Amino acid sequence: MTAPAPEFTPRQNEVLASALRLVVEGGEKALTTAAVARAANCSKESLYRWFGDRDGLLAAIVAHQASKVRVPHENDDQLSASAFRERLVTFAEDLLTVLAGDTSLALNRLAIGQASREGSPLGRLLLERGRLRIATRARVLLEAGAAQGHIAAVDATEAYRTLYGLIVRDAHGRWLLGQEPEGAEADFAARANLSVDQFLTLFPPDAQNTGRPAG
Amino acid sequence: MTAPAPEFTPRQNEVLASALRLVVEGGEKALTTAAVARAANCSKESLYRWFGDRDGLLAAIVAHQASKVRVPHENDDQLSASAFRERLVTFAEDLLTVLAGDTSLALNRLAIGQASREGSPLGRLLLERGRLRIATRARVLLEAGAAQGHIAAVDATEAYRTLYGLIVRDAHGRWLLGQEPEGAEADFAARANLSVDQFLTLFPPDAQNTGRPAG
DNA sequence: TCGCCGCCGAACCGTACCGTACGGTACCAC
DNA sequence: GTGGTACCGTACGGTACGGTTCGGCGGCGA
Repeated sequence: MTAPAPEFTPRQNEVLASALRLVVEGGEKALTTAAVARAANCSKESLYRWFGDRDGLLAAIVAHQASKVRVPHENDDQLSASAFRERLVTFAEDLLTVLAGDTSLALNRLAIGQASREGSPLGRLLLERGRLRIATRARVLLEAGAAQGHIAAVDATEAYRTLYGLIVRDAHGRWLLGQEPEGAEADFAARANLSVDQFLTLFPPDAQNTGRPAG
Repeated sequence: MTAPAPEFTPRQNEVLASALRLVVEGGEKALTTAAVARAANCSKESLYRWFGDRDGLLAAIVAHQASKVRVPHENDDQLSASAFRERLVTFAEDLLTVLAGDTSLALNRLAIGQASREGSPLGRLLLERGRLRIATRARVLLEAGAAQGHIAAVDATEAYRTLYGLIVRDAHGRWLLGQEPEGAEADFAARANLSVDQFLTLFPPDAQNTGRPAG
């Protein structure tokens, strides 16, 4: 692999952080080049020299935030069944916390709002640098669990998507539309526990199938 | 209830259909008042007289489309287990078909892109007139199934959300970001069958719990 | 000390779009 | 015929924003 990817200078990262704050607070409409320059105490000239374009600035914001996504590169071998389950619960809770966060919601709204354009580079960026990383983290965990006989996952991707559905359900969609997490839905720990229980019910260690009852 | 809700005159519905086509094809950016007037062969003056405002036009588009959502008001009593299961599969396939459709994606993108504003009236509109209706349709079905002992659903809303998660998983989010359904994911019938199987596994008729294994 | 470079702040330009105003037309009531 | 209403098409004002240009300033090497 290459060096730890400077990608942007410290000053540029500073500007991108300011821009991110703007878009988190006011949505895309608030992200004018003049506003970014004012908030970051820099000139529009520098913005255009560094990022080339408004779209380039948007892409840089997404890339900047994605670069902060760190996968806890932990050792998944030699896990007991209970430790494996605990890892799944932690993943579930982390996932809900991230998806409900202001930053994630703002960037997803930004990319989705622009996804009508052909190509939709922002959406692709978010998929590849955000969701894909999270999915990969979960998949290696699931594959390790399957290798050690804790679950019967024939296809890690399929299993991951089921896990995701049980954890998130329709909550992300509602949050994206402006609904706030309320009541029991805000208890991410409880939700994480329940969804992992359901997942382990669907993929029991001894079964050969993928949750489909025999018959 | 009131009369079948004229809500808009035929001419206005015609204009709204044109506007909907515009937003489906080109996203929100393509939906300028001038473009709507040109596409619908009407004057901007009429647009503003009828809908008051550009935001009013957006809301009218959503309301117009939502009014076309028809819940098949069918009789859910006296269903055999297999007929109940068939109803669930039909619901699942309908849900996937709707969510993957151009119109649904365009309107969801529109509302999500505007959801940063406080209040987010479009998001609320979509939640109340779109998702809530679909959820209600599923809930009455699930309650009927529970009453007849086909599933063990203590809370219809909880059960519905689990069903939704098993059906949709992370597909809707990926579609919203511009990814196309491809491969096995495009086979909605197969997906519907699998997810209903999983749902029935989690909510078996004889069990008393909500999918959590005893212990 | 001098010139070069990167950057800031501000002014500027062209354009796109919202909202309104106005002239012209078809239709209806009387 | 006459007035009224609803509508179309277009032109216009005002504004906001993306992108460019310019003057000035501090730092830095020679």
